[in-house]
Amino acid sequence: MVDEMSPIPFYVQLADLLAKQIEEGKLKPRQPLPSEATLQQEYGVARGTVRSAVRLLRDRGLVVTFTGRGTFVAEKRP
Amino acid sequence: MVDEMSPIPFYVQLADLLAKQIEEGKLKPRQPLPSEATLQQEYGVARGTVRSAVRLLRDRGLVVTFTGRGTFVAEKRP
DNA sequence: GCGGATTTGTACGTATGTATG
DNA sequence: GCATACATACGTACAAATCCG
Repeated sequence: MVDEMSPIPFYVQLADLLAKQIEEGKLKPRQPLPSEATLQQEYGVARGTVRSAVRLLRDRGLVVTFTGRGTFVAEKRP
Repeated sequence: MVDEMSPIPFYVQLADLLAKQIEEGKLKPRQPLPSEATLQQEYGVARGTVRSAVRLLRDRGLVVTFTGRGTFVAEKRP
């Protein structure tokens, strides 16, 4: 769950949690992230918050998203 | 863009800009306005500012808004 | 090919918190 | 105190793309 008391926005906290899982290899390249609906339930936040978090990861190049398919861990860059 | 130096609030400036486009026929009856997100980017203001501007136009009867669909130029009144 | 389910995309409604003048 | 402006966060609704039986 995200920390209600932290001054850090939920969507930033969530992005950091997901980024950590990617960096630790718990989520591997080409592997799908949980769907927005799943993340929403798992972390107890609204869908918009999930989308903000994933947008951050996308901006950092950590994930790629396809409409109707999902969001996947990006390939490592050479 | 809105004028930073003007004493007129951003949202009033923006409402006037949009009203002018409607009156000049650049935006025609039943035609959708740009989304709040688009106006936000185009005019370099926050969403709340866009919403304040659109609320003014709605109060003047120039536009009608539908949740999840958008804001449209109102039909001419007989 | 079709219909339904899933997933992401877009759009608006509302509330709250912070900061500034 | 009040109005303006921005950011965050919740919700609803519907569209678009994809997947599967």
